[in-house]
Amino acid sequence: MAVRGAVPEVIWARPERTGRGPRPAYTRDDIAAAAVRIADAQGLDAVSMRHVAAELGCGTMSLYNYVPRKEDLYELMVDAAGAEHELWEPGGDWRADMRRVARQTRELMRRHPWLPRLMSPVYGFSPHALRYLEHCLACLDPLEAAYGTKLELIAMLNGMVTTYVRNELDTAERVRALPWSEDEENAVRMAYLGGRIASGGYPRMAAAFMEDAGPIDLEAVFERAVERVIDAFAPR
Amino acid sequence: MAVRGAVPEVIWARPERTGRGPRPAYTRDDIAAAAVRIADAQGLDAVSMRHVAAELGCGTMSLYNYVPRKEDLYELMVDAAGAEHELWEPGGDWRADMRRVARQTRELMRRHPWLPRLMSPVYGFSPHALRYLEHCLACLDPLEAAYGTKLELIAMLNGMVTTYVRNELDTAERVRALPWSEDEENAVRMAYLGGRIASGGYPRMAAAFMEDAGPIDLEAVFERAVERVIDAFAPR
DNA sequence: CGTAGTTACGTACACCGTACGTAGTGCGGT
DNA sequence: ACCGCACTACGTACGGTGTACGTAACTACG
Repeated sequence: MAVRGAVPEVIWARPERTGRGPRPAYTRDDIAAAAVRIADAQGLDAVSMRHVAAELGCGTMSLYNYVPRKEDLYELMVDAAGAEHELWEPGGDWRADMRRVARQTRELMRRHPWLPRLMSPVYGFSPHALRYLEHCLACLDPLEAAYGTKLELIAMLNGMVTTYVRNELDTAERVRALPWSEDEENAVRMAYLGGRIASGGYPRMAAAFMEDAGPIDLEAVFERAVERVIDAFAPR
Repeated sequence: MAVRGAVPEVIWARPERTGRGPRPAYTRDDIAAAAVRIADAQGLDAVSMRHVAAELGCGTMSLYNYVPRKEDLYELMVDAAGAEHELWEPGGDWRADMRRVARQTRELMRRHPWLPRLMSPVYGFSPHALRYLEHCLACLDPLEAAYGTKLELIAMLNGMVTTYVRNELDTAERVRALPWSEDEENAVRMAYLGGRIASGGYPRMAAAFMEDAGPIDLEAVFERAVERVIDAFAPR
């Protein structure tokens, strides 16, 4: 489609091909895949129109035939990642199914560390996001609750998983832009934090750090959090 | 401090004044306040080194005497916002205190809509963030649990509030960069969503939208979520 | 009192998103 | 069959970004 002017539009409502004119050299999936490849390898900030175009092997401005704004490129990326969600036949135990949903989402985000940063309710209605949402609702069929409650459960679980993975990956992703290593960054921050705690102004934090001397078990923390969210919605 | 080369460093460990040389024209707080003013008025994307410098009334590069990287400017902003957290004497009812914490954080983020986007565990150890964390732990003194559990509670509540407010504000903040209005954006997305649902491919989503015809009560949803998180950590 | 370390800041570079103009291509309507 | 138009492709250009670097003025310490 042409529509060169600035017009409110959802990328999913725009047809990929209109029949008139030369056939496009790439599909939307090609473009999303190229952007995802770059983001996976070099981080989200490396996803520029120029880079994606170069990865595809076309001129920068040709991209704008497929994607009216960079924002829409992000939307394609999120949907492409959502396509990796594996859906299964719900087994009747909604708690088990939700656990599986949470774990799978976490794995997806660890595979694509840029995903948490792009998560937005605005992108929540892309084709694959809709499939995913419908699947979650199907998993929740055995739960006796209003759809409103079920949607709140899904939102809370998804939000928790996103926040969790983001925190887990944040330093690693952030440090890409920095001229020093993640270890150096952590070391210098820990040294500062140690100094603050030693100042005596934060007795409870000091006690907390005394208590948990060893490295924290991320898996266990995640599993506990999932269980807590699920419990919060279980009847009784 | 000079340190022109790229050296790992925490902004809070760097002294504001070293004695030698002309006295700086601004304090760190001046700079943070200027950046916050711009972000509040024009959105986070308007916070550029040039804009902030202009707001202060100095040359762009002078800012780099106070803040080695833009990243650190963000850190100052988050800390400045954290300074607005009002701390109180914990009243002995940790559930009530945590409710108050959650509501206050939400209000803070609605006052500074850019805050959710900047929330990061990396910024979690700024001076005011430390005060806030210690205060939360103090509120949790009556709760009989390990400090590890208390920290998990605080993280989950904070994360939930952040996610919630972000979702609430996302379209509004995003639409600043778009050449059309928030209403147009919403209208066009709702039209698309309506079409998808009408397609019959998502029966449960269709049922969900049938159920909740009216506009959702954001306050009630938030309060329910807070209560659920608190309940998830309450003994028994 | 000299000098080293600081502040101030203009210039310059590489990169970004994207508006716009132009050329070529192939389907739809006549 | 063919004309015209809607489309694809893409180079150029503009206004913006973060920040490396060079230079000049200033002040506290040895």
